[in-house]
Amino acid sequence: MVTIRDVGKHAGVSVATVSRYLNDKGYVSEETKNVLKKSIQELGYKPNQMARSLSTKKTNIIGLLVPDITNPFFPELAKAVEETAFSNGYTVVLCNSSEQQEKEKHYIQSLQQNYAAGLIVTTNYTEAEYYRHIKLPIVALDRRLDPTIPTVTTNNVEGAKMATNYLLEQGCKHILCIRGPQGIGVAEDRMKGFLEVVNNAQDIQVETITSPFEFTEAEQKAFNILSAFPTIDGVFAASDASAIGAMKAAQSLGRKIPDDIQIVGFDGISLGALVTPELTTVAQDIYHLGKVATELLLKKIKEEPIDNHLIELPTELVIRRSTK
Amino acid sequence: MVTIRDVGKHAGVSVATVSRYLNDKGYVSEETKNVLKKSIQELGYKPNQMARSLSTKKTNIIGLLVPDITNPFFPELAKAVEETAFSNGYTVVLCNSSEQQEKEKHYIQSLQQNYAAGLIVTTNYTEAEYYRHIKLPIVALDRRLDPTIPTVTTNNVEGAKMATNYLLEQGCKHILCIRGPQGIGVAEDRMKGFLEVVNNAQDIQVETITSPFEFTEAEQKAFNILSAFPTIDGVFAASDASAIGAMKAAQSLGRKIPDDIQIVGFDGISLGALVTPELTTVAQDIYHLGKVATELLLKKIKEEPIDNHLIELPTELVIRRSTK
DNA sequence: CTGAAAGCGCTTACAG
DNA sequence: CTGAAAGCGCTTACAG
Repeated sequence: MVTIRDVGKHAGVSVATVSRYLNDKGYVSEETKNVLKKSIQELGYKPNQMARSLSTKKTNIIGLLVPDITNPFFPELAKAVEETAFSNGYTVVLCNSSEQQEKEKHYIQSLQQNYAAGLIVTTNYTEAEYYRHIKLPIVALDRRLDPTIPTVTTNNVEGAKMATNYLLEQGCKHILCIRGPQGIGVAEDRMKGFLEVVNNAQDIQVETITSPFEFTEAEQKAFNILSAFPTIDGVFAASDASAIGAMKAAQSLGRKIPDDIQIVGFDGISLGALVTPELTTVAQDIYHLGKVATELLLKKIKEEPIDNHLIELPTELVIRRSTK
Repeated sequence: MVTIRDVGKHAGVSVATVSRYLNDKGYVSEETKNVLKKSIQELGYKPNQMARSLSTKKTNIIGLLVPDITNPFFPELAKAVEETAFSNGYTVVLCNSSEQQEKEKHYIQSLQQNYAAGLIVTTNYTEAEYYRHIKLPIVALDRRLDPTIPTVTTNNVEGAKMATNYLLEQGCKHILCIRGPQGIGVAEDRMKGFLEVVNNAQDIQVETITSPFEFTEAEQKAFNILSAFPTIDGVFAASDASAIGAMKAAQSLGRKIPDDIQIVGFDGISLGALVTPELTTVAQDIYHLGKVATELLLKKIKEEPIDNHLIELPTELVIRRSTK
């Protein structure tokens, strides 16, 4: 391995000068700059990150903390984070908490210890309080951890309103809302948007069930409630996964979609286009979400000023076959 | 930050002794072991990986090189790799090549340079020759790179035979095979298994199309060929993605599944259970694949003997609603 | 504008 | 069984 010392020798200068040149810090005369440039090229020198990190206490590693990479929302996000990080010279460590708080904390500790540059968090297991004391640049993605932590999220209230309004426009009179888990910000917001519209409408009957952002439980619960209420003619699900669960439930009860019952989901995962009928949904631009979050984190890392601590990205209503 | 020096001072020994104790290398008397244990606990000492790596030229980082984390096969794999690595004290860096050879090489170089412990490869962009010269422990997952590189893969030939036999047992006479890309090992193997069965059968008519392991192109091509051959009554697709494409094509042509046409896919991604009708498929145990690969890599890293350079995991035929 | 030297926190022959 | 010292490859005051 060729070191900074070799470069210095080759160029006839000290390692200090090479280092200054490499980091563009302090003065280096144009002349020696040119010499160094050549030496570095000829020798094929690459700085040793390890050594650099040991003295600066900084790495180019970004942690991406997700609850479950297997949940279709996260791979898309991971891709965006990875691509943005990569093109800025950063490396991303995949921290899959597997929904365990223990593991999440372990990762956070380890990242701090190993001088990670920053952290993108998409989990809920740990209290905001905990995060406030982390001495790493953090941005929260799709979760509100703490007002002091920059957050990028989708405008969930607006999205839910769009979806609900659309259902009403299509003539739904008896709507089932499959809301997400209590206490989770995005779930609350989507519920809020739904209620806002529905409470201002006339002659609308509403049922509500709670389900995690996942398929199985939603299917089962939807099956029960659809059996109990044959007049339900519309479903607003707070996630595509639960929307698809509801879809299967409706189908197994012999209800035609969208003729007997119309369904709209939330998320815009690609799966929605693959089911039959294709799912109408409030699409978030997941990739963009990840990209913006990473860019925000890079700003924090570089200690650039952040003008906006809460970025809410707009949603789009993608109309497909599960509505009329 | 508390260092090895602090521990030494606290325990009244030199840093060398502390280091020996930490690494369980060289002699340390039982007595001082006990003292050190206490000191370390009291001080809450954690070794600095950076410093350690700088002198050993080894880290606990494993690179996971995938073409596209967004493709449903890989998140499942990533989860397995992450969990196995984590419980063995290793960290995984997500190397998403975004299907670019450039990026792939960049990652490989960077991993070598930063003393990564090892690498799990699931890509095809680069020639085997290239990999042979990498001085990192490598294992290939679901791809055959080079006979010198340990490989773990699914027994694709057997899986394809099972699927094809099943189609024949169900009475299919005119079968469409949607094969995967030329030159890709798993695609060739699945094709081979299919042909083996079909060539030994009587009175079977066969059509073949080629499609990437992906949805859109398969749907389109399937649509064309199903239009041209109304007698096709069975489809063997070399991936679930293309099977689902074929499913949509068949449905939009008004063919009833499984009454008019039976479909079996390959992979066992969870999506298969969400489409309607649910997809019959040859399931690979993706999680297990990732786990075994990681364990194999850890063996290589620790320079333990490897008894088996090609591990082929069995498949399972999961019969659902897309076949009779 | 440049260099000598100390320091980052560890590991590892070597000597005792 | 233990310690002093050199070394891993960088950065960074400090002095010149």
